[in-house]
Amino acid sequence: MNFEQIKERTRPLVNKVSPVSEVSLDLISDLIVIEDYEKGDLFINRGKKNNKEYFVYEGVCRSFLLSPEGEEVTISYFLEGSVLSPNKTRTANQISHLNFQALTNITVASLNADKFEQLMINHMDIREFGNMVLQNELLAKVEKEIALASLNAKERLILFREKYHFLENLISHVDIASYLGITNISLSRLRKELMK
Amino acid sequence: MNFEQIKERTRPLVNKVSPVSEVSLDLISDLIVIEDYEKGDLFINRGKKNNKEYFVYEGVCRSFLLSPEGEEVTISYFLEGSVLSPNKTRTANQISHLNFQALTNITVASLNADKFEQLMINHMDIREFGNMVLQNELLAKVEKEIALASLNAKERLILFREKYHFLENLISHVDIASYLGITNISLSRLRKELMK
DNA sequence: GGCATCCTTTAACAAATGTTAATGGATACG
DNA sequence: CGTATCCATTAACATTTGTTAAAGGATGCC
Repeated sequence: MNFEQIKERTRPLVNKVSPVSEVSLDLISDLIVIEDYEKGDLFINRGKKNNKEYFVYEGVCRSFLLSPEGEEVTISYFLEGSVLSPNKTRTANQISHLNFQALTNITVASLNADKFEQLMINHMDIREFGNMVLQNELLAKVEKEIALASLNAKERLILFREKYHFLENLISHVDIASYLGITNISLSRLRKELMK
Repeated sequence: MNFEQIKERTRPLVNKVSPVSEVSLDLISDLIVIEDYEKGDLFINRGKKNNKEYFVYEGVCRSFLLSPEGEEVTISYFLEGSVLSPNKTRTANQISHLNFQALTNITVASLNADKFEQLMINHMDIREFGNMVLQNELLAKVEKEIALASLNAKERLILFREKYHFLENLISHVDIASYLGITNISLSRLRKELMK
């Protein structure tokens, strides 16, 4: 992918969050390195160094962690055309505290996080973009928190379907169940019940 | 409270998160305005304008939201000596999307968020401090998310006690229950069971 | 002191969710 | 074609959590 192609893929993705100037788009695109992963690949590992930002060009991925019991808990899904959680929010001292896994074959744009931070410092529109990513991230978390704390499993599944409709036929129900905070058996029961 | 008093109260609070230089501490303290609230007061209202950062000097507060069913869901607790969620993470266009309530009489330091952002841009140590606040905020959220998604209510209560031991005898069990994602009746049952 | 109010506990029952194990269906691979 | 594997579903039963209602306890106020 050449510079122009990268730029044209990045433009809608960035502008959807918060529009930036042509100059800023150039500066961002300059930092981009394309990475491809296959379905199932872990491309960010908990405990390992990571100092990149990511845009999802194609495919779907998830972040997850192990519970105290050693089970995978899906934290978030990231769809095509979205921005991964800002580096600062998923690392401490450049060490990742989350795992990220490709759920389909996936193409991402990666950017050096330190260089991107410098862009944020020096350019108000890029800073605004970064802050909006952050805000959206937090909003999604609060939304999920409320769902987990105040809705029953059936209501959470309905909400999930509104938001991630197509994921249900694309990825493992074990993952979805862990995202919803239930067992995959319960998920199966609820799916049956909601089909009526 | 005079400037020196403010500064000496702020120093340990800031340094606990990420140390800053004496100059930076002066710059931060310069922005501080003291605010006092009484137990039960809402000092940040969802839907209303807020462009401040806050440090909790004395007392305890919580953030909460209404669930779709209209019930209050406690999102987080903030203890004495801690920093409230960064303004950017709890507002959109300067409009708050969370409520914050004093759970005891409380004294907070408030800072203009725009001026504080300028300090973050111009001073690396203050930026580092701000980023650490953000990181801690996110870590706490991920931790709670995992608890809600993978532990049962009893385990969540045990975890809550490890983290907020003294709160249980200080604030309403209705609030705590909503934080744990259960009813206050269940909370009462679990308390009894754990006393054995 | 006595009453009102608010919060917590308890009880009885209903509903939701978990656990274990078995079954069924799809897909890949020899 | 047959088999192994993986995933989703179903069933039966246990456990957890919710709901409704009543009772108990603390606190403040008249």
